[in-house]
Amino acid sequence: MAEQTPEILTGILHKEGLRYTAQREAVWDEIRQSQEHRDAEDIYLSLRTKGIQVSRATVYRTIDVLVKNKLVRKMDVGDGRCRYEPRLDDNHHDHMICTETGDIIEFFNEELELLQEKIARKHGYTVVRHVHQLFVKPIK
Amino acid sequence: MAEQTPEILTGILHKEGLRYTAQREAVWDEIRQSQEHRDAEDIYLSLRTKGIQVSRATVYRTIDVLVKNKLVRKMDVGDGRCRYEPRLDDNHHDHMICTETGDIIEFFNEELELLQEKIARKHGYTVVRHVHQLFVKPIK
DNA sequence: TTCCCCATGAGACTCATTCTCAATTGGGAT
DNA sequence: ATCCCAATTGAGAATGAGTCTCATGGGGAA
Repeated sequence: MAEQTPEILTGILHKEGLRYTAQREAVWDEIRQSQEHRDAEDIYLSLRTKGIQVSRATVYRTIDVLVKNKLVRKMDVGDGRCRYEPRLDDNHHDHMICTETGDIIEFFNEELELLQEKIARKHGYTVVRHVHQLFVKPIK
Repeated sequence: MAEQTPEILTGILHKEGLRYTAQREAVWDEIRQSQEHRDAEDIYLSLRTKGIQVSRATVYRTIDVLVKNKLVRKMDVGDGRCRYEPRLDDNHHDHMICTETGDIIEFFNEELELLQEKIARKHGYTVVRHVHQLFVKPIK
């Protein structure tokens, strides 16, 4: 329960020329305080359950701002709903999804990152971003 | 224009206990004869333009069968429409998507494949399948 | 405080994909 | 070759995540 990121949101909203509102704060708090990979509806319902007045539209709009400013990471698992996770310390990683339990495991491998760039360069490109998901199952 | 895969579809339909129909043949032919990465609507419209009677529902249903039997590869680029490509010679590869032109370049790297498996094993898993897309831009 | 906009919410809308169900058809049995 | 019936099809309705609209509400600069 690290109590960091005091005015991170305020700073970003200011930089973007956006206003600070209770809804934006609530959405960011909701995503920030859970380390899970949650979808928008999940976040919306959780806020409503807590009695916080916010609309689906605002949840989506706020998430866009947070993703754009790298406070939140968006991931498309391919099942029709995008998941979001906080990026407090901005530690890049990819995901491994267990096909049996649905568990999502994060991983990072420097060699992999370098290899991707090497491959892109071989074709005359440089990597802007990447999507890398391993659908796995437990050994044995 | 290799004229291979004569009765591939027939065999698969038989194995799956499904009937051979003109629509299923037409959908497979349409995907097979184009090496592009096309979406379902594209395939549907192309068939209709050629005067072939088929419905969207059948296109989607047939694609499911083809994907399940590895005659077709499904890829979700994250823009809301899935793309499909034939897998005639089953040469596995991943994709590089140019963020400026939308071009899709295929690539394969043995080292990368091995590295993924190595990473999964480190966590007690084995890779079932993976999604790997590099969003790139031209150098210079 | 006032005032000007930006932000919000409710619900309509979009759009790919799936579902429904009546009509059609493949293909094994006869 | 014909029958027969479950599988298949098509048209359009339904779904569902995400976006848009626009009237109302509320930051925050002066």
